[in-house]
Amino acid sequence: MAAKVPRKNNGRSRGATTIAQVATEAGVSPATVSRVMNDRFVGEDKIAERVRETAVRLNYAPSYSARSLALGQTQAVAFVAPDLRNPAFQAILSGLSTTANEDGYRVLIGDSAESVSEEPLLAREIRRRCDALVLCAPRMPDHELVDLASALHPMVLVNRSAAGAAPALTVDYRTGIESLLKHLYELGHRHIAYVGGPSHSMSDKYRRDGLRSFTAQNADLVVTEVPGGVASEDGFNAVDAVISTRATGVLAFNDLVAIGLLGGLQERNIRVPEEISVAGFDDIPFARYIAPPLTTASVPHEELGVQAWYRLRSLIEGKEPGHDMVFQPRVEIRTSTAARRPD
Amino acid sequence: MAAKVPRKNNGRSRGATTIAQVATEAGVSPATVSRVMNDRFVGEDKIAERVRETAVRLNYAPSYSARSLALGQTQAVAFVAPDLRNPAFQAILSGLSTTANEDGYRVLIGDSAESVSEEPLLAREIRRRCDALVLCAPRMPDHELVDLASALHPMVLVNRSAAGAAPALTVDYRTGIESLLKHLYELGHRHIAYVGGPSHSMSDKYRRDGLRSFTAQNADLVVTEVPGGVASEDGFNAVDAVISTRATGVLAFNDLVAIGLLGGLQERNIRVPEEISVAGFDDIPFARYIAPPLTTASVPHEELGVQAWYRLRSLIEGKEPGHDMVFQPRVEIRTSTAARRPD
DNA sequence: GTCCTGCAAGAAAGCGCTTTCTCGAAGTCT
DNA sequence: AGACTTCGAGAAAGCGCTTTCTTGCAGGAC
Repeated sequence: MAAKVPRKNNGRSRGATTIAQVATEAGVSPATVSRVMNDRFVGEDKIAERVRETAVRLNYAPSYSARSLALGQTQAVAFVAPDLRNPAFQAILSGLSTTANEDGYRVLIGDSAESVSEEPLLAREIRRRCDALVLCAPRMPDHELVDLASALHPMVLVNRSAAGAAPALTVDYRTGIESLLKHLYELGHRHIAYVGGPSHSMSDKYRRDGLRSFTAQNADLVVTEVPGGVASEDGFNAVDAVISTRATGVLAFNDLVAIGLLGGLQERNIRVPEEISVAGFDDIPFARYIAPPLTTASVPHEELGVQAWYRLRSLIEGKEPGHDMVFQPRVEIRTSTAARRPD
Repeated sequence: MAAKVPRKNNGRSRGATTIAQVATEAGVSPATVSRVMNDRFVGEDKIAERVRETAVRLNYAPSYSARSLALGQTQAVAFVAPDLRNPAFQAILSGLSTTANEDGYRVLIGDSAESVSEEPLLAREIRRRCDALVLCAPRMPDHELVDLASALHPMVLVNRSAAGAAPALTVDYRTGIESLLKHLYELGHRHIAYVGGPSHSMSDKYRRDGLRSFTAQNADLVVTEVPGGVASEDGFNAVDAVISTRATGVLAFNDLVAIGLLGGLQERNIRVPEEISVAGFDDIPFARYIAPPLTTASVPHEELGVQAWYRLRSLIEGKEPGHDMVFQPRVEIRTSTAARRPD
């Protein structure tokens, strides 16, 4: 019978230097190494120096897994959105990521690929891998959102609120689109088409509310809704429907859709803005560089991401997250909209 | 003196159900619970069933940190790129993320914000948090890249190769831009401007090589280089320089730059393609939807991401990563380029 | 010289899993 | 019927950290 020798390294060999090796090599205990590495060491400078030197020499870096387990936190947060390919979400992600990085946090991404049913599962799964979550879920039913909010704390909602169940950073789509509509109205347009977003999405609902509200106050204005979507392709495909409404102005769910619209209109030799005015929503980075530069409602997406991090950080630290914020879109008038031509 | 009572939960309270609680509640050992949860249980069905039921009832979900520590792997990979706001990188990320998710892996993102010096540090740090890495580092010096490759294994390189130090998925920018140049040449253009990318980036270098190669074979062709960058803004700002070259055609470093160019040209009432032809590179999703639809070289970014995951997975499993791949861009002729007008 | 205080650094427990090892019970073979 | 396998399931070690608890020792007070 073999002597009962303690099994080292669990059979596997993982290569990386461990705190124990550094401790042995430096002639101190692991506790001391840990303290030195975390600037909690209070003893002799010589020891600290020796530990540091040894750590560098052995190319030691603490294991995140072990650290996470011992500390009960991962130094990571997640960002879940329905479509990471949309520049608007990317901008939020970018703001979040950059700011979180400054505090030593990394971000995990989750793309629910527009699948409403998978979203809660994805969110729960990914949340368990990190310390907190930023969720963009424009189409999730309210009750589900509230359930999630309580289960996934700390979490902050973007573009959506959940009756106080979680801090929320929202955009006033309603007022935003109302301003855009007003802009077209003041240019003389009386018949306007709205190429909508995903049905059942809150972001689309708010826009319709805004449209309705303004229309109610202006009896001579007609707004016709046309099915659209979230991507350029959807705008492109909606062109014929838009044309057949005979509207002189179009409001798109977002810039991507507006750009698709522009492409399709151009393909049919319909000039913008001479023959028809087009406006988008979001002000994605190159909305102003396309031809014609797109009139749109500017939303500070990066800032949304930044603020999301601040709230997450407070929550992680057990503090108050700060007030919810409602961002007001700013209308950016460019040349894709113009005065209605006399018939 | 207080009785020496074992300290539970390390003083903190973390709330989540642990495997030990499930074990106690189900009247089995933690080992059994672990086996059941991982489908490695071979005993009586009744026991397995009881464990599963208990797990559900207690809302048990294993701790990723603990699992990672025990297993020595995190089920996560990282994606590091110089600018996550660029749709091309987003597409790669999207392909990577979607495919990795199917295998139960999540992705961590690292945006080096175009900072060449921070890139290796970021890559090393983020790599330690996960099992493997996808790196896009167009501007990193070769020697540094080779160093990284050996330190960060498993890792795959995108848009860049490192002398076999790591699997690489590249794009034949050289041939791609050569084809674009040929296209303009065949349209009768003899003086072409190239709005370049970041200096010292390999992706820009390859493009210049392609340009030079084609120019060398066609004595009547002149290509003038104009400083540019990676974003629409850079293209927009390069417009005056482009105009002053008196070129009749422009090749941009990428679609973003081309779009900026288009915007600037339009602002000066210079018609595209009538007065000047413009081509981009990448074929980002809405290149075809802008006006005029952009002639460009299409690069299958999503596919790059997908292939990156396949290689990463092989590497993680200790298998051969498969051959390096060189993707050939496909010229997409749209209407932003046209025959040169007789002077 | 003794006793106490203070402090530096180590021992060891604990984080929540996985997996090897071990052991007792049930089943098989002659 | 007794010896030998199988096999199911638990005990315990180990993953690599952090942190509490403990101890040994130097210095100060009396």
